[in-house]
Amino acid sequence: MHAEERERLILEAVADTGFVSYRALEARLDASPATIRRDLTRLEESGRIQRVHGGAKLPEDEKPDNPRGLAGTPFEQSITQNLPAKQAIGRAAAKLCRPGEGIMIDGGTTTLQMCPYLDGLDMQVLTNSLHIVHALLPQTGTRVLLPSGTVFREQNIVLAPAGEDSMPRFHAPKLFMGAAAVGPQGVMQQDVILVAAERRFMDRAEEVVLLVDSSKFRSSSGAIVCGLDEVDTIVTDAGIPQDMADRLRDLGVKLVVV
Amino acid sequence: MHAEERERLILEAVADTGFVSYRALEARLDASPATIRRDLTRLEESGRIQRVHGGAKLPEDEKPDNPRGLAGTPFEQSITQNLPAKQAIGRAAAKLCRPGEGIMIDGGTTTLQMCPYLDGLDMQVLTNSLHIVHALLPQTGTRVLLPSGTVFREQNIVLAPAGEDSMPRFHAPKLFMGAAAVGPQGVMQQDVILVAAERRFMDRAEEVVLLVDSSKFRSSSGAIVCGLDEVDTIVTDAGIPQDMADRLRDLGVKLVVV
DNA sequence: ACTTTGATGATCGAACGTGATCGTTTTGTA
DNA sequence: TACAAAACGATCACGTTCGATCATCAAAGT
Repeated sequence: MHAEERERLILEAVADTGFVSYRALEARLDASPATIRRDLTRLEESGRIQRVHGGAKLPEDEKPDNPRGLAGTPFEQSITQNLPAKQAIGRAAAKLCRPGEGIMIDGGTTTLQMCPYLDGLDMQVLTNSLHIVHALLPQTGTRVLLPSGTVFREQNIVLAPAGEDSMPRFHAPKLFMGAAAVGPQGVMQQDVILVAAERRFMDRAEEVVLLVDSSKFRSSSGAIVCGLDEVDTIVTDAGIPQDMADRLRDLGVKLVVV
Repeated sequence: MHAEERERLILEAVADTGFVSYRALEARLDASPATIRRDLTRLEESGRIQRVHGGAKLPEDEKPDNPRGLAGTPFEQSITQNLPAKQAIGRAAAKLCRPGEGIMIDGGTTTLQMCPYLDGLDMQVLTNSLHIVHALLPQTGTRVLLPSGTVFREQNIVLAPAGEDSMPRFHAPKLFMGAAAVGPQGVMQQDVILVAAERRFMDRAEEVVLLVDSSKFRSSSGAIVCGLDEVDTIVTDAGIPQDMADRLRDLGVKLVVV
C-alpha cells in the first residue's frame, strides 16, 4: 500500500464520521504505527486534518482571532502566506532549542510560528518584535526579554540608535532569524531598519539559524543582511531548489528540511 | 468513547434542559467518575458550562461586550472602573504636555486613558507598559520608546534588573504616573515590581505628575513608592477628600481637579 | 555493480489520558 | 444539631499514545 492510498483512506475515514481513532487506522491500513503517525503528521501540516490524542479529526475552522475579518496590515496579510509550511518550519526550529536555554528571535512571520512550540520549554527569549512578545505572553514558563529602543511601526520592532547598548549583558547560543529572500548574494531583508536590527542580534549569537519557507529562495529583496557563510543552519521546506541546497551544503551550512 | 464525543454528549445534555445531573452523565457516558469530572472541569474552564454541586448547568450570561470569556485579567477588569473619571483625568494630563516634548508614562489603567489625547502632539513617549505601547501604536506622529528588560506578565510591564541602565541617555521633563492608592504615608502600588519600575522613572524625570481617580485616596495598598513631597502635580477628580487636598497644598503639590 | 536518497519498520523513553482510591466537603434528612 | 450519603478534589498506578532515533529496504542515479 502506497502513501497516496493511505492518505486517501485516512481522509475518507475522517470525513465520514468526523473522527478516526488511531486503533481503527492501524486495523484498516496495513502499515506500521510509525508510518501511520507520519501520515497523520503530514496531513495535519497541510491542514487537511487535525490530530488529537488517540486519532485525528476534521480541522476546526480557523480561529476567530481576527474579529475584523480582513487582515489589514501587510504583516497580517503575510502571516497567512505559506502558513502550513511556516508552521512546520517553526516546529522544527523549536526542536533545536534545549529547555531552559536563552535564545534570540528576530521579528518575522516565519519566526512567529515557532512561538507556540516553545510552550513548556521554559525558555528565555530575547526578541525585538512586539508580535512575538504578544505570542509568548500567555506562556507562563517562558521569560521574555526586550531590548531598549524606539518602536518602528511598520516593522513592529524595537530598535535602538546605532552604537547604543540596547540589550545589556545578553548573549545567547542561538539566534532564530527570518528573511525576505535568500540568494547567492546572501540573506536579504525589505529595508535597512530590519538589517540593522538583525546585525545587532548576530553580534551576540553563537549560532545563526535562518527560518525561511522555500519561496524565499526564488525571490529577491532590497537590503543585504549577511553572506550565506555567516549562517550556521537553515530550516526550510522541501521546495528548496536543488542548486541552492547544494551550494549551501558546500558552504557548510546545516540544512533542516521539513 | 473518546474525549471529544463525551464533550459533545455533555454539551448536548446541558443545552437540552439547562442542567444535567452527575448521575445522569454517569449513566449515559461509559466512563469512570473521575473522567467525567475531568471533562466537566475542562468544559467549565473553557466557559462552556458551569459546574454546580451534583452536575452542570448552562453558564450565566457573560458581559455583553465580551462574548467569549476573556475578560479575565485583573487589568482588563480594572480598566472599566471609574472609566469616565479616568478619561477626564487623562485628558487633563495630556493638556500638561507641550507638543514635541519627551515624556515618560508609567503603566496603569489611568495613565492609559491619556494616550488617546496625545494624538497629534508629536510626542516622544518612553513607557514600560506594553498596554501603552499598544495604545500609542496607531498614532503615527508619536514616537514610542521602550526600556530594555524582562516582561512581567502580571503587571504587563518591562523591567530590567536592579542597577542596569535600561534606558540609555533618556531624560524627560515630565513623568506621568499612576498609583494603587494615595495616603498620608505617600504613593502606594500593589507590589514591589511596580515600585521598582516607577522609582526607575522618577530618577530621570524633572517633574512627577500623578494621575489618580479620587477613589484611590480612600484605599490603601502594599508597597510605598515615594512620599507625597516627591510628587509635583496630582491630577484627580472632584471626589478628593478635603483634608487630603489641604495637606497636599500645604506640601506644595500642585492640584489639578477635573 | 555501487552509492545515494527516500520511505518504511522497530524500539525506546516520555507524556498523556484513564481509572481507582483516599480523605474532605457539601447536601439532605432525622 | 447530628448524622449519613453523596459529591468533590487530590493523588497514585496503569496502559496507551506519542515523538525521536536508529536500522532496514527499495528505487533512482552514477
